[in-house]
Amino acid sequence: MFLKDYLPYRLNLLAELTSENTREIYRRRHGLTRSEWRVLVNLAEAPSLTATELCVRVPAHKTKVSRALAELEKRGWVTRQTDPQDRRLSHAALTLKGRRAFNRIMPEMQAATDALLHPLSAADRQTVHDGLRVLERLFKLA
Amino acid sequence: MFLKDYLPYRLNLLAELTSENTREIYRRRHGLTRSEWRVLVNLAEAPSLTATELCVRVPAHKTKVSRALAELEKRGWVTRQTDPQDRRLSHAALTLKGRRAFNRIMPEMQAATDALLHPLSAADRQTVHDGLRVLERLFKLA
DNA sequence: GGTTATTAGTTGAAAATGTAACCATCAATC
DNA sequence: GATTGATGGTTACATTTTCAACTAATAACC
Repeated sequence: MFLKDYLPYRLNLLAELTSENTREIYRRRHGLTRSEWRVLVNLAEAPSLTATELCVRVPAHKTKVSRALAELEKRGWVTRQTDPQDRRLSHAALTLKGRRAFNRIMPEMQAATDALLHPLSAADRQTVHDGLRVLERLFKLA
Repeated sequence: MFLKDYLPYRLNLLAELTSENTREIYRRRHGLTRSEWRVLVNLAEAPSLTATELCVRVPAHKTKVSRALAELEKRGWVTRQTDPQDRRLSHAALTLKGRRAFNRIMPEMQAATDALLHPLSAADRQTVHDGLRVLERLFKLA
């Protein structure tokens, strides 16, 4: 067995390396934790999500999501509304302020990622995409 | 921009999901933190490594590596020797006991991963490999 | 050869995360 | 319609990680 062929290691290593140069953006420039950022991004793509739905999408343990939502709410970036049908559920959604914040941060993140991937040819990008797609199907994500 | 097409997100998600079912093994069954496990694995593949070399390979911040090494040394799985040429450097290596521990844990990890990837055809595996390889080249890892 | 800058690694305090226990609500069963 | 069990979400406490400051050793420069 060689570590360099061990899939979890390879994925973790690559995930770590790609995240490295974007982490600084949400963390230092915008004071968000990784969980908060991931929750924010997910909320930006859906009209509203419950904590449990976020757990699946982020993905993260419910305590992480709970705390991330609490912090984002405190900032006024997120509002929550308990479901009238099932009062255990709480639907979280971005406020206008949260949407603006996202619109400010996302392009910075995108630019950093674009710069990182810039050296790749279109064919290379496709190869990467195909490889990830296989795994996503395996995990029923796609 | 769609989150599902955003590379860092995709990589992180997949890394997270693949790690999920192996974490229990090193964590609960063998009482290792993720950092300790990753340091252990890397040391299993090289006769000896300095903390800085481990930082690159793991990859992790030096404080994580420092603490992981301290713990592994305390368990008697790792020994360290300061370099006589440059006495700032400390070369870490597995002890026999550490090697035995690795030989006990690794097959469990491998089995869990194999089970996970079992549904994939040979062609799918190749596709995954090719995709990751492109990124590894980008990061000068391969 | 003395001063300054770098580099390897450690440590303490603060922040984030994981674990388990918890509360509130709903569903199922009797 | 009371009891039991399951589910959504939060909280308290322990562990881990991060950040910044630090020591010790080497390198660079005058």
